[in-house]
Amino acid sequence: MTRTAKTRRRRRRADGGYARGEQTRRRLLEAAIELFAELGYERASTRAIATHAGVSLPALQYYFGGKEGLHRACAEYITEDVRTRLGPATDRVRQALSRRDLGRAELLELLRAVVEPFLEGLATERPESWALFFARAQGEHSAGFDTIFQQIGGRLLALVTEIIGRILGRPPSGPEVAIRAVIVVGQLTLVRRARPIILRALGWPNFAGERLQTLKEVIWDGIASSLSGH
Amino acid sequence: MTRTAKTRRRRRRADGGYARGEQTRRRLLEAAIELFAELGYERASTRAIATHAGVSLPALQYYFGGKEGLHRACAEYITEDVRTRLGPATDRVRQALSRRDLGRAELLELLRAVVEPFLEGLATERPESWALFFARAQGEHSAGFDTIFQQIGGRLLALVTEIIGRILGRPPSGPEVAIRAVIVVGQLTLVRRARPIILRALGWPNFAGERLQTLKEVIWDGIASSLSGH
DNA sequence: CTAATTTTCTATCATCCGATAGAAATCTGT
DNA sequence: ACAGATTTCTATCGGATGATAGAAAATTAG
Repeated sequence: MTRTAKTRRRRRRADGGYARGEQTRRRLLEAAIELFAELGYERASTRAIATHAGVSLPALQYYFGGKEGLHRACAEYITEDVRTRLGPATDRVRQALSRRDLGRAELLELLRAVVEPFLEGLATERPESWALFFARAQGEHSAGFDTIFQQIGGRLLALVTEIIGRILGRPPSGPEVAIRAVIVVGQLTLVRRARPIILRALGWPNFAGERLQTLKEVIWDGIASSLSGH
Repeated sequence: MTRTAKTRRRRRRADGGYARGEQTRRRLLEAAIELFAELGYERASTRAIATHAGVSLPALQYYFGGKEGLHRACAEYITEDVRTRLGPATDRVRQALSRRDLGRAELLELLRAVVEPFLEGLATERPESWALFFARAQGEHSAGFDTIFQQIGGRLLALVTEIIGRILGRPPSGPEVAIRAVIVVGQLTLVRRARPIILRALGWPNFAGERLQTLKEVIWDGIASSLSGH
């Protein structure tokens, strides 16, 4: 409680026009994502972020209220983008699940439709730093960040849990289903987290083209097999 | 390069007796593991560590040369303990692998003998903080830490890779085998990293007793299945 | 053009951090 | 008990960090 517990709220903005400053805000956001991803929350100093963005230091406080606010804004920015890119596919799957007479093969296909885009995104995410930002933030337990994170992870997990539950013919709340679901989703995030290890083990430089295809096939094969046995 | 690149080496010690100070060293080490695990490297200040250990601040520099040295010492301390507790089992497996005529069932049993103790350790590691320390350190890319980490992870991965390669009848360097091996080992670490998520999804308070048994069974069942279905 | 508002900048604060100096206290072997 | 080495302490340094004050510049509306 020694800290400045002044719970500073974000500055009011965007009532009038003044579209000029929107650009600095954007620059700051992108520089922050990059540096948070590369260095982590603590090591990425506000000065380095401001310099990297080509703006002056106080702009950071002006637009985001402080470092923590900036970090939260980064998370929201990425979350929003991921949602718009993955949302449609998952919505389609969710709708398809309303049919109660789906066979095992169809359910597996739906699972694949959820899993593959996510995996592909994690392996090749356009700005290299996005998924990395998440990986960092998750490990750092940034204040109130889990809430935002779960908007993506939680939805995905819920969807995967339902599909696996129906494949196994068990209640989604039971241990078998829940554990398997977490493992499946966790496997996908591994592609990001253990990326250097995987690449080194394989002697690959990256996950481009043919290699991404192989990666997806092997991982999917493992998932499908683990849900078929017994 | 602005930093004090004085590459300070550890103080000489332990030539004579002077066993009195060994206790402070130990206290410092244990307090550091706890705080590094709870707060991460940056947030765990040297002052907090010293206070928590009940010693004065300069003792930290005296015994470990600095914060970084202390962190490295923590990693070595944990690594050593894990090795002594897991080493015998893996050595036995390694030796059993010298036989070339092992059947699928036998190979699976060997894999299980490697995987289960590791999983159990990750789920219930005595001082709650040890595995957490690793999780943090891995994400933080502490300087030269990967080397130490790989003394455990690397050996385990190599062993798992060989077993899976023989089960699948493929060269251990190929993509199928290497990817699967990383996934299997990664699944185990998930138990630590995603621990709160798993517990919440299951409505469990912890991984004690019967629940640990269930966890092990479900995870192992998934691994075994994924290696059986062609 | 002018007044009101928004945005940016320079300079500075207060604090925390890791590290060190150097004296004081403690321990060990003889 | 004594000399020499080791361990611990108080006080302080230099530097980096996040944040702010307040003037200056830029932008918009009337």
